[in-house]
Amino acid sequence: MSTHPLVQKLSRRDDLNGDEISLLKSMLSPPRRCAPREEIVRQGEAPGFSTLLLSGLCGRVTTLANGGRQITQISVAGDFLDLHSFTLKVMDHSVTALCEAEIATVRHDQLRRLTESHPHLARVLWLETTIDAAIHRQWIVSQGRRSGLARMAHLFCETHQRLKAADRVIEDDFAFPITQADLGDILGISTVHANRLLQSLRTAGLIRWTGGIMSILAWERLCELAEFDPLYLRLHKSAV
Amino acid sequence: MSTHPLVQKLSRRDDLNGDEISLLKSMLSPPRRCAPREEIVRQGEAPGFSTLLLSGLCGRVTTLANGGRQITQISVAGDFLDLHSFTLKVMDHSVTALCEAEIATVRHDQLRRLTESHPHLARVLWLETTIDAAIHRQWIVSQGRRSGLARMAHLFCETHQRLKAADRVIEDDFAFPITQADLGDILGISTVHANRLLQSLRTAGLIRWTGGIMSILAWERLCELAEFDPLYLRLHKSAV
DNA sequence: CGGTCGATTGATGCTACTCAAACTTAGTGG
DNA sequence: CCACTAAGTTTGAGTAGCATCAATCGACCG
Repeated sequence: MSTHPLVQKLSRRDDLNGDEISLLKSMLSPPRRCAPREEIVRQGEAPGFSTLLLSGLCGRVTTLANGGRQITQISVAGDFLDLHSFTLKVMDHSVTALCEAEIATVRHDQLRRLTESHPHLARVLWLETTIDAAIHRQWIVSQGRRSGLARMAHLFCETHQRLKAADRVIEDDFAFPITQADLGDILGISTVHANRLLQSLRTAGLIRWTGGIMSILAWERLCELAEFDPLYLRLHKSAV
Repeated sequence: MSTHPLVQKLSRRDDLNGDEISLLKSMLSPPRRCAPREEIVRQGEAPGFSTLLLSGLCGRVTTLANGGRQITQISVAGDFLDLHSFTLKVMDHSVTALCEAEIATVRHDQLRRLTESHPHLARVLWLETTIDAAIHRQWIVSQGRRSGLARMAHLFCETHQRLKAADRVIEDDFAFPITQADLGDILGISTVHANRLLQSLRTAGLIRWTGGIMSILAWERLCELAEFDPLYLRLHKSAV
């Protein structure tokens, strides 16, 4: 099996044949490194290509007039950062590297030809965007009806599972090198409050998080606290 | 131009030819009425068909163990309630009629054949699901970083624009026959607080809402309060 | 006319925000 | 090797927003 992040990711959910795999790979530009905080796609632009994340973490960022900042999605290795711009064209938010990251791009005209010649691949890519939407809905549930603590726990459960699907988790440890300020902007809380919730999770013995490495110490209890059900991530394989 | 809600909706964003329109229409089951609060799709099911809303309002509903209830999306006439189940299969939430509604269904095997024979229609439907995701992201921004009042105002702005695209707005008035409890579950606040925020908007002269009819009295000021930018709804036409 | 549903109002307390300061860590240049 | 700086984390104090509980009111309905 190929070790390319994109193929790795898509193959978790559906079988790709050799033709499809080589076609996907052939469309990708050479990889490029991004510095932390680099804006990879800017609000208001209509790029003409989509960007694939090869390693690191990126986030969709919306900034409000009063300075409020909300991260609406985290992308992990193998995720498209802005596949939706293929159909949506204009970006209504920007995409930023949350830590050092590596990306490659695919031109929209190539994607378009692919969707016309390979309907199965089109459905597989469509599936990726619907999973993004399912994750969005869980975040809405979290922000609307979960307690702060459960919300943070849910984020860690979700990130753990998504990184695991991307083969980036070793014994319940994974790289999570973001700031507490970013964490607050993900959860819709202040940095100070994020810090205090983190301390609760730590003293409860649920997680450890030092040097950018997150360790899940009590997976079962963390899931219970978060009311986490991985169904929405569709981690199992079934033909699309 | 056809007056079918689906065609009306899709044609706002891209041109459909006669062949595509009649194909879409031919796939739809006969319409069916739903009572308020009826569960149209249940959590955990894998329907084998998707449901189109012809009139009324429906919502995606997630219920938590502690009784907390969150509505993660509102659907209006012409929207698919669960198009994502075409690729996602299993429902991780239920879909409920928020008021009297009318629906029709499309079998997934028919959708699949359509996406293989008509790539343009596939992209148009894909676009619909990416717009859903864009709306989700705005809700995340609202719940995370907008004040309660701005959040409610933003919902009304968004709903106004979406219903307008579905030709359901007459002189800034539209049918919005939901309860304040549902409104609270949409915004992630208590019924009591929803009531109080409503009073603020009313006494500020921004809206009127009686007998299930919402009247936007000061569109400009409402948009300003909400920081509403309709870009994400992609209401303009551009080929996909 | 009682019953149910939804809207409204009041009182009380918790959650999380804001402001502000101290502290820790890593990186930089003398 | 040691200031010095900048970025990020941690702590404290006061406060605003919103939840919760509880009661009332109005409209509709059998």
